[in-house]
Amino acid sequence: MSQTHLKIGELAKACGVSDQAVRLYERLGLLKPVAKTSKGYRLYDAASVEALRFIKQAQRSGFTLEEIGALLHTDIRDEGACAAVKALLDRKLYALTERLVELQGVKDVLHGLRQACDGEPGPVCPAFLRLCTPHCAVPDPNGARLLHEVNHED
Amino acid sequence: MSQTHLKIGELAKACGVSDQAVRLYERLGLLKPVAKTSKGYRLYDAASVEALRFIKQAQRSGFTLEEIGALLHTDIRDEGACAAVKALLDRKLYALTERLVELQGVKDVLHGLRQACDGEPGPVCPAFLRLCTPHCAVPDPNGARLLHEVNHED
DNA sequence: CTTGAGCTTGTACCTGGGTATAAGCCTTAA
DNA sequence: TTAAGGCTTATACCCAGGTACAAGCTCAAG
Repeated sequence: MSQTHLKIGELAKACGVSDQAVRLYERLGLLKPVAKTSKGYRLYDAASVEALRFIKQAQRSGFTLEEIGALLHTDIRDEGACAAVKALLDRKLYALTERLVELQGVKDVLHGLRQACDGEPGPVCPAFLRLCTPHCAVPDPNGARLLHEVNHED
Repeated sequence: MSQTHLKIGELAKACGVSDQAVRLYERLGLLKPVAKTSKGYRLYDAASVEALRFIKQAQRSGFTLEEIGALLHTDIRDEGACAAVKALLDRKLYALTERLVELQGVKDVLHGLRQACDGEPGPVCPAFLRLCTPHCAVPDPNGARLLHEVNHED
């Protein structure tokens, strides 16, 4: 009985998530413990670690938990379901490609701004701040639930 | 008195956002109307359109509204604030670069999966589904507030 | 055997970024 | 002039994806 079994805390730590998150994923149907002890402790194995890492990776990649669940739930011998997975992959690939293009564009823009920022030590800093100047509002302590700590230098 | 002024609905429509979102941005200090009518109607101009589009673009690029607010609030003639902006840009550039690399990796992985999906019309579909098989949980109608409609084919 | 860390379930709350609704005033076209 | 639609404020709610806390059970080290 080699100790391949992990308890929830060990699994969580191994994957850099909280134990509560792991239980959440289970409730959402994403990751089931491989067993439970007689006292109800969840037990996981090395494949669970892989699976959880996959979940986090997929999540970072723009899949929602619901989509990940759909992927994980696909009945492998169901042609139609398999087709649905393919369709999902295609959609995600497309979205990912678009996003890559957009982010690359933004990166270029930011890079340009950053350069401009360095280039001119005059009174007016980056070009794009011209955009803001007539538009930025006061921090409005009234309804501003957010932005509370942004410029706390009064 | 050329009609350069827009009312909130016109601005919103021009930028593909809701009027409520525009008011939200105002409360958060991101976008102030250039004027108000005697009856309290918000008025905007062409630069507001640019600004709002900038906000949306920055948002899509991974800036939070809070960060956008910080950018917009920077006092242009304050050296320190300007430095803060530079730092923010640097951080975002870095994050963006990392994210680009990660997404590209994911894209490659998905692409591979998609190929595998097509390649083998056997009983076992994409390789990565092996990950799931021992782990995917039942849809657990108990606590599952999400995933409610995922596989409604019982 | 006790004590503290770790596990259980359950419920409540949080954050970001909104949307929905209400109650009422304004504007405009018919 | 009146009715529709747009605007105002204010408050409530929604969603995803968690976190926090409570009350109680369990395990392991000293």
